[in-house]
Amino acid sequence: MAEPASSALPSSFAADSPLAVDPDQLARLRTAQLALRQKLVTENRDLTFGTREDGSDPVASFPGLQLVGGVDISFLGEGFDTAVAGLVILTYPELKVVHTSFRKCRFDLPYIPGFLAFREAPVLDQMIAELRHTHPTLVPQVILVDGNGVLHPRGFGVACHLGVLADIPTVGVAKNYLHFNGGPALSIQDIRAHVDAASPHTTRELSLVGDTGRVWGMAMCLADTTRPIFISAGHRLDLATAVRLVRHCCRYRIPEPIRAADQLTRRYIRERSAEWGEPDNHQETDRC
DNA sequence: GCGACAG
DNA sequence: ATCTTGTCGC
Repeated sequence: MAEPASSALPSSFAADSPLAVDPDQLARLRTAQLALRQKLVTENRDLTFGTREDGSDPVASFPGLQLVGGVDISFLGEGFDTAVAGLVILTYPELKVVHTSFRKCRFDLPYIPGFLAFREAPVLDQMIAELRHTHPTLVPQVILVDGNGVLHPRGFGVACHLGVLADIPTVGVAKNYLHFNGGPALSIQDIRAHVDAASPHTTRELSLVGDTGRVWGMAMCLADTTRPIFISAGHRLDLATAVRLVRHCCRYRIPEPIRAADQLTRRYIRERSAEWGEPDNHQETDRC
């Protein structure tokens, strides 16, 4: 069980770096993360979406899928400790927003690469719990999360983390590439070169395969951008399913559910930051 | 060795 | 993550 602390730890910032973190706390986070990951491993033996062990795919074209969720968090102020978390529910496949909710929040933990979930997932999980209570019929069947799924140093990004907490299938959608030891054998430059070289006919996507052959995720350019996004499986679904779902949700570079959540929280900050202090959460429903 | 690191 | 106008192109 004993490990050389420094090399095993994912974050090796210099002690004077603004991102330096107490090694003990880092170790605790890592332990907690691995424990949660174990839950994901066992629970994913029976995927809600994706190919099962017997080869059957329960959702060839997502029949029965009616509600897709999106989450995002926007920050305000000087530091990045105060934020507004947003949860948006869309119909599928129409992608009409039927429910929005947001919540102001403060974070105790700093952002630590590899441990984003410990900042963001708890609030989002709370919001989902609240939705379960107030609007049981609007609980989404799958949630698109702003951040990585298994494309992560320990195979457990914020999408996995939230999925396990809320017990809902999730997809990780990152706007930036997270590279780490043992990860995909591709640099961001490699990926850029690939998608830039792609003609309209060739596929503007690239499997993120590691040296071991493990497929961590998929870099893909949707809409008309040349900037890729990075898809990976979160909870209870496989990569192929995640990629297909994201395709069906994309009108622009960022899939609609996440985009809607992003706009919701930004708009709230923009319009209500003056009266910042009173309403600390809010819900709106259009149709049931 | 140095830099880089989802949000 | 956030601070930000206009601008070039389809």
